[in-house]
Amino acid sequence: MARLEPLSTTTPCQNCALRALPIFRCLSGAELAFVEKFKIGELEVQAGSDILLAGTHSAHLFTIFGGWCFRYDLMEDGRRQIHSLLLPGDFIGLQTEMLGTMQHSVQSLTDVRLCVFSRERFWTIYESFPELAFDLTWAAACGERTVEVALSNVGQRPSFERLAALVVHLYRQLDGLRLVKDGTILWPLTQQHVADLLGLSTVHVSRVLRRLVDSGLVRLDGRRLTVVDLPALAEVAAVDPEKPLRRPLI
Amino acid sequence: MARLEPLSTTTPCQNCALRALPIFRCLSGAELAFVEKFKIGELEVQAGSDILLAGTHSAHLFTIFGGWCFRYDLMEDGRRQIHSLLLPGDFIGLQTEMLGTMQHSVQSLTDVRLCVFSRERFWTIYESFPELAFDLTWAAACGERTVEVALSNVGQRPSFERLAALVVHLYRQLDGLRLVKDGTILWPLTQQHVADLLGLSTVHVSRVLRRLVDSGLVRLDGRRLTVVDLPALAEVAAVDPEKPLRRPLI
DNA sequence: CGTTGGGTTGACTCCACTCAAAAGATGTGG
DNA sequence: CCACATCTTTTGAGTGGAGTCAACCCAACG
Repeated sequence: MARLEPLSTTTPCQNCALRALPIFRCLSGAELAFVEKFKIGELEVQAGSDILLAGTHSAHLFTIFGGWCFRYDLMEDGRRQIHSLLLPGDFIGLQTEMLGTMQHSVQSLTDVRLCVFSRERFWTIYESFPELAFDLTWAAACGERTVEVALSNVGQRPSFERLAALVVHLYRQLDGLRLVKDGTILWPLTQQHVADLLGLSTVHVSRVLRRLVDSGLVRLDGRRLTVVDLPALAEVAAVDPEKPLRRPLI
Repeated sequence: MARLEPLSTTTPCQNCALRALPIFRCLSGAELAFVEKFKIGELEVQAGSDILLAGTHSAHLFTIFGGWCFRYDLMEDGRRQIHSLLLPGDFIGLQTEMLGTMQHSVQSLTDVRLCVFSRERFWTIYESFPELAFDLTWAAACGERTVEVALSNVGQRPSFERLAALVVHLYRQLDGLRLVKDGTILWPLTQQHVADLLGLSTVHVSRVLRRLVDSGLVRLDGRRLTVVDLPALAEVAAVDPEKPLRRPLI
């Protein structure tokens, strides 16, 4: 399932294309230099690989450089809840450091390229780089907020709104990452993924997704989704404007 | 609504009754001394007070010393999702520091006593007390996990299981805080609160709660709830053992 | 007392689930 | 390149869980 292939060709953090995006906070020269040393290398994983497993203690920490992942819980009887999608710039594995073992699992949704960080040097962040330590707390707070939004979505909205809200949320995130081209985003999610994200059955997702497409608000061909009318979509989703937050990138 | 009354009588952190509990990590002498200085005073708030409001920037940070609170989101049309209950030892207001403003609100469920901390000195934690900074990230990670569990609960379980899981989770938390007496815990939640926690209607909560009591697994008189058979309740709730995590107390 | 907020109960509706079958897709190996 | 298996999506029919609406009870409280 998991195929982790270390790469020889790595990008220096200074030239990181992600870092240039305005949604990310700038790091000082010293911080950048440290991150550079903190980084072990890069990793390429295939779609559908388990990157971290609940109950285990990961040997590494990661930042997504490219591709999509998702965090999820699995219950004994097989029910799965996806907590959130993880996109480029998202940090993976904090729980390992804090809580001893991962409580949830992380899986890749597309082929993914990860930056890999050393766990041994993790503590030195707190000793020597308070700004970076602050950023780690920041990242955790962002992650928490993401799950809160998902909870409100699943708990309060009917299925049509719920799906619309997912699309709007995703679209906005990808827009900040400059991954929207002409209103079109990548849509690597199977209906099973959507069902487990939203707490619906796959059959119902199929119907609601069709209804959404038939409404003309979005178009869907294969693995690409086009948002035809974002304001209208946000309207039916009943989501607030939600100003994009500048966040740290480690 | 909110009545914040500063108190003259404050307990020194060394003698804090909470700190003696085994679920909390021990602080070093130096750390304790700093927390003591970091602390401004104590605050008593009545049940039903808004402690923090979404969209605002709080002047203070808090730790719950006694009583219950809850975090929640409010949608424009009035729908409310409660993300989690906050119990003694829980930290309130991290989001203010990280994300600029609170994204969710916090309200007291019972009369509550809070330890109040200075926001100005917040940054010195990261500069001077890496262990405490680490603990803040830890607290954020714990908070995230709590919401994840709630999301899995709401997204995957039918109402009866969902309610049972809430009771089990709460019981275990309170047990760690030594707030269980003969299998009995405080139950300050109205059915409206439970509905907004679980994503159900109040009418349905009434019915499911009755079904739970009729099943003999729990008893409920007034504002007290007794768990008659915890293993059986955990069984119907389909929750995993979930070993209690030792966590920091600030 | 009357008022108010919380809880209960019944009747009815409907959203979303289950079960089932079949039609595309996608991929694999012979 | 075809045959076959597997995964994904679609569609229909029937069911049931949870919502809505409404009336009513009860306790707390001014």
